Amino acid sequence: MTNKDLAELLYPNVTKTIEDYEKMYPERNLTENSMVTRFAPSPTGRVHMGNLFASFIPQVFAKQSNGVFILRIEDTDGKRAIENGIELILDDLKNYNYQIDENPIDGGNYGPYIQTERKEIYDCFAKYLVSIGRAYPCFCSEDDLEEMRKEQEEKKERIGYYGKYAKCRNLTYEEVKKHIDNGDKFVIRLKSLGDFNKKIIFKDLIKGTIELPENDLDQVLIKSDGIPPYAFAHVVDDHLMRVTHITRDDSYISSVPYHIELWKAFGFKIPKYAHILPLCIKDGTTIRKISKRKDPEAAISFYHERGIPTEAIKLYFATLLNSNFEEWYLQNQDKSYEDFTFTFNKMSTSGSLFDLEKLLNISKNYISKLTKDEVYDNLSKWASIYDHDFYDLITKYEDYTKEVLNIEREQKKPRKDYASYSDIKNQTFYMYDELYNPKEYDWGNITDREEIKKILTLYMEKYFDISDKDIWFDKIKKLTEELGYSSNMKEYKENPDKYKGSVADISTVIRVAVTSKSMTPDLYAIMKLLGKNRVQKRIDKITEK
RNA sequence: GGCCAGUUGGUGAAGUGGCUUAACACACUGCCCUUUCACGGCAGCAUUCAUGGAUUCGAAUUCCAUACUGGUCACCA
Repeated sequence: MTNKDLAELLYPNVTKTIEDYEKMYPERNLTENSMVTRFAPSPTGRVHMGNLFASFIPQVFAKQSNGVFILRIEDTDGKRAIENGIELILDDLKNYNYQIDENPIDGGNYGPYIQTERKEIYDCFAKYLVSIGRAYPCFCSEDDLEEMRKEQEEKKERIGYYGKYAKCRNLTYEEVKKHIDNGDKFVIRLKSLGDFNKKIIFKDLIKGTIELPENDLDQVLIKSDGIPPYAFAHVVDDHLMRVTHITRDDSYISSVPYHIELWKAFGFKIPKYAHILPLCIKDGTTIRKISKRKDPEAAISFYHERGIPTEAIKLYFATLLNSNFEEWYLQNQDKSYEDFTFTFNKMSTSGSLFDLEKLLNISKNYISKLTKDEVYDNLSKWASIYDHDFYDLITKYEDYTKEVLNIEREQKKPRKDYASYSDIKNQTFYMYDELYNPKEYDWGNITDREEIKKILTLYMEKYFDISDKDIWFDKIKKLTEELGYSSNMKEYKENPDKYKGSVADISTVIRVAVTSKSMTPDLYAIMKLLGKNRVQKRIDKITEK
């Protein structure tokens, strides 16, 4: 009996051949440098920062090379899948404007994109390996394997199903048939030709040349439930989907020799591998891979709630991805990260620490460069979900809010007050009567109540003028002089004893009376927007007390 | 335990044998600008690249050993 007969015995219903599938999924018609990449998560929940970063990479490379980016769902482990897992992942990725050319929901010509829907394809490929003598059925039970493991541990030998421990490797056709007729469960295993004492050398796009021992383990190709584990599935899928560049977590690196053996067994062209380092986080003194369960800041909802722009997060990813990006971006402020050419060899070979501080800084710069309309739109989108009261307020006063947001914006050196949209309310509350209800005033140098009243009363009676910024400040200077303060800061600093105080003190009093805060953006812009009546009311509140 | 990788300031890092008395950015500190704050400008912040040894006229960069960190050794991905 031949291997072909064995293949027929195991897979009597598989009639298609690999050639049939190759015809169904032909080579893609792309230019030579175009990359076909993919992100292949398990549907175990919402995307977190680690995933988002991991998917950013293949997406960027596909896009910048006019290639194809695929989302494939690896749900071969039924135990871990959750309901709606696929929709949630796709939603999250689309929220970041990732261009996903092929995915389970919108489809594509190289699907299905869900592994459990590809069972008949895997069967065909497994049947092929059996038919050429590179795979065989294994009827060992979990107990058998456990026993084997114990023996290996005792003898201090390598653990695994290989060499003399691969009991089912030499089963005869008759023995197999007896098991099958019996209805015994089985897995399909690779008949490995590797030698653990020999080395295999391969080139990783990020880590460079790596030398590892060959695989000699008869790994499981098809589980007893008929579904393949990751390794076999990814080879079949990436080949049929014509993936050119496999980006994946660096923890796979030690199984590359096995994967290469698989590619070679089929005789397929091996795609390029790029093993990426995970995002890390500092946990006390140790640095470890970011974890969905332990780290609240790993959840992307954390950033959404705070109102950190998705663009800022992508900019941060870009700086982590290629260390030379940051400098380039600094010199090309008007450009998008998509105009930058990312390369694999500029990627870090050690895990990068996720730094919220840095993210916030990038976000601050990003928001500062937006126009008032853009900020307003983003703010309103954010507030409509996370702050309904504020949303109602800014919607009611849309044009006014835009002007508030425009204070010292849309100029060469815009203010960088907001790192996130949730910062805005706390920093602009005094621009809204509905939010302005000061309990305390943060007075500066002048604390004498009567003096404050005197300054404010005189100001409103004689010097208030918001027709023009220069005039406005000239009047404040006049007020300053009339009260015996210095209107010239240089002079005041040279002879502070000659005066009661300076124009800075007077300005502060007005500023605090109007906003309750001693630190604000341009006071003139604030007063201009508030208008005389509201300024008068706020000042009355203090002078009348 | 076997195998693999990594180790440059508080942080992300540049750096591939002389241009490095280690770039750039974040953070921090000080000064300047300034009606406050912010912005901006300037300056400071690793004499040293985990440790020890070797090669070399010359090493963060090459080699060897040690230490530490991470990964991996499933019918999980």
